[in-house]
Amino acid sequence: MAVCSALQDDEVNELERSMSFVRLEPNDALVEEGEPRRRVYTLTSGMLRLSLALPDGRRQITGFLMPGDYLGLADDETYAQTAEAVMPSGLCSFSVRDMDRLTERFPRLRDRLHLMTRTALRQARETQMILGRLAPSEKVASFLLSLSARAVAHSRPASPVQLPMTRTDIADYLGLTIETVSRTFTKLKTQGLIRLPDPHSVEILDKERLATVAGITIN
Amino acid sequence: MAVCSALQDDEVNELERSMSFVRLEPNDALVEEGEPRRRVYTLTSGMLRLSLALPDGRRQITGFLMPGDYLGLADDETYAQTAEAVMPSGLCSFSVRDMDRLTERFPRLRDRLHLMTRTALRQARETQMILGRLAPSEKVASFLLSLSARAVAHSRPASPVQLPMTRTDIADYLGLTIETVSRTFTKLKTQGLIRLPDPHSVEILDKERLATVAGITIN
DNA sequence: CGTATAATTGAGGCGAGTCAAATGCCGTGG
DNA sequence: CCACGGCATTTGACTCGCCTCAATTATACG
Repeated sequence: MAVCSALQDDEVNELERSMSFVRLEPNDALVEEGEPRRRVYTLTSGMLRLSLALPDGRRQITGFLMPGDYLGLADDETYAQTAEAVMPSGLCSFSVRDMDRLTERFPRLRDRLHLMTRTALRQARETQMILGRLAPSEKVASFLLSLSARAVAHSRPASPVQLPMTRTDIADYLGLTIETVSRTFTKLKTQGLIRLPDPHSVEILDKERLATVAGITIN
Repeated sequence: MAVCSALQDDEVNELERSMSFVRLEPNDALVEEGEPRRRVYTLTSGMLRLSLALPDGRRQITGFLMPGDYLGLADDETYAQTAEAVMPSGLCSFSVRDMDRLTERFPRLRDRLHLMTRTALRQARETQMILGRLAPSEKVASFLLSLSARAVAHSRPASPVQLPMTRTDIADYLGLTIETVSRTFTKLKTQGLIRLPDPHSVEILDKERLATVAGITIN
């Protein structure tokens, strides 16, 4: 578990004593925006989506959590966003009180969480660029490359990329409609940059050109 | 200075000893994206814009800093974004080394910085919603209300709101073009929601309806 | 195998972007 | 003080691409 990588063995043992497990089925909500924050979590398997909602139902997905990611970095008294399972997922959970006590006793754990928060902030700002300034093809291309890179970080193949989330999720993440997402996939396929064996797998055929489309000049 | 509000008087004295001052004229760059991060800053007067740039020149402004805001929350080895002055500005500056030493000695300072980072992360995610899911009028309306609220937090009037940044800055912050920003101001003026005594002042005539346009049902 | 849901594809409209021109503002220098 | 020039802002005309609405096809699940 990633938060533990900053700890020594005996410290990990201590941490594990106040820990409990959660399993989620697809679309199960773990926490809801506005709810009092009583527990924090680390994802051990599966995938979660984090989202904000407007009164009229519009939704923005702010990110997808993958194993090792921590839930609750940004939150204070209440959860700032909703977290739901994209696929069957497992999590470790701690009470906020226990976690506060642990971070106080283990500075390395506290530093690790601060580091993760800063990384999340940089990612959020990269996402602002994607949402505000990239064209649909660029958005989708950079999304695929980002998922591929994260898969590699989890010792999974860079291609084919698994897309456990729906087109609606992708659209709500990239600020597009599902139709535009779908058409963009088709376009990338037609251009020979990707293959779509099925709607939840994307094989990257030409990473270089895909990176060019993403607006990120690689190498 | 806001980072100091967590400290006692003798601690503030200590902090002040390793401090230096910077003055910036409009459009002066303080730090550039990618540059090694040697110093951190707190803004004491004026306004800064934080931005990311693409190779082709497109730009996304990720936020505007106002007095009391800290520069360097998200950054690690290098600055993750460019910071430039929007108007004449003054800053206090510390070497990263000094600051690290100080946060180690004064836990309240470290906690305060962590808290500010988490707040910035929540704001960045709110901004993702604005960029991805709001219509132009909603973007501009929420931008005006946000500036107004921040002005109040600095003991300045809620209206008229001062807009020291250019239309280009606003467009690059909201993911629009300058023409659309300008037309949206004109539309809000025509609807009687705001007045534009000059391009850098906005008088809010009907906060309620402006909030409705922003998609945020207030009260 | 049948049904519900998700994804794709198609047709058409509208609104934000693009290109271009006019106006307004401000600092500079005559 | 006024004239000029550069820049920011506003406004106009038009295009194009994304969204909307609708229908079809594919997929997943019981």
